[in-house]
Amino acid sequence: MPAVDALVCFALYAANRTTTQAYRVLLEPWNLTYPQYIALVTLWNDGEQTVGSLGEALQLDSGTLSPMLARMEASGYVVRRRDDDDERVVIVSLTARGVEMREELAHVPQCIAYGAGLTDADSARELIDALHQLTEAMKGLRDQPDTVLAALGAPRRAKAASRRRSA
Amino acid sequence: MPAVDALVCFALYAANRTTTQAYRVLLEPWNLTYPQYIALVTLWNDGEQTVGSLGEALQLDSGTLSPMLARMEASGYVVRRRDDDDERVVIVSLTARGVEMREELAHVPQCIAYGAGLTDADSARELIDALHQLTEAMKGLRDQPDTVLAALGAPRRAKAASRRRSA
DNA sequence: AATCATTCAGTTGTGCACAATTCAGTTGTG
DNA sequence: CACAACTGAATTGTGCACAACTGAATGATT
Repeated sequence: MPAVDALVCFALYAANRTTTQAYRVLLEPWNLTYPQYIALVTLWNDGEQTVGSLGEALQLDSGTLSPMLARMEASGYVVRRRDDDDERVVIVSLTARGVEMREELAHVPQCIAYGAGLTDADSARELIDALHQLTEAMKGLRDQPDTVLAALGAPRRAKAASRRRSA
Repeated sequence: MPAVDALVCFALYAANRTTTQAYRVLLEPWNLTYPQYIALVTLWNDGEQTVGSLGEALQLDSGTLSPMLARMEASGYVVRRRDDDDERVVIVSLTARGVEMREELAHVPQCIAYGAGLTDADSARELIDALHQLTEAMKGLRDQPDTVLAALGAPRRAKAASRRRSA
């Protein structure tokens, strides 16, 4: 048991990768990855939408989404078309096959919940809340590192970080 | 707030990425990534070791570690040499510069803990425990998906998954 | 209307993750 | 010893993430 184990962030890092591995096994028959799966979930729930709004939902930028959506289009799950009213915007929609997948994959969240022992909603809620709290705190640190560094009397970084994009 | 937000796994995924982004800002001046940083932490704590044992500690395989260690060697933080007793084994050691980094980067965990509001050890411990529990559960699902699928009466997968490696 | 700034998606380049393969080196067995 | 089985690291190929940049389309301003 290494020392990094004591760090919350390593536990988070390890849990995230193991979870992705579990999804990989479940999604493999459909040639889907976890990021592709959550994109599908979003489309199932919210309907067709632009690359931008999908990126906002998943917190991913076009550098990640463009190639991923191209692969999903190649798999026949979604289609992309330019918006007639604004040619800059690309609208992502589910194909008939993509809609079908919703029922075919209905077992996945159940399987994860059951496998994770998250049968009772309260413990899941607690974990989700803790993760959201951590996420918000880390956003603060990411965007205002100098504030925290100053509070600790630590060496100030040389220059402001490069601009972060909306995603 | 999209529907995927309700999923523990998305919260985990988002928290992990945001945390990595926070580390990126802190580690940028040293040209370090988060995975490289935790490799350094392991070397600081446990001393020089083989690629294999490092992989065991970080749960990463040689496909990830080999190129990463090569980059860290290029940065002058570690050196790699073949073990004289067993030429298959590569031993990774810190350089003098790599050892120095321990003090230079001492502010990083403090900064993360402070920024995350994890000042009290109990709440951190709780979160870590929940993440470990989730990790173990996901390992079970990853390695024995059919058991869970059967319990749910879900469609069995066509074939056994390909063999997992030690990492 | 002509120009300039902004917005949106896509592209390029780097660095993990990870499956699958390769290959040198070691070990076990007859 | 011969040789098959195994081990450890590296390599190859795919798919995220993400910074930086490009280019087309739109909007704002004059």
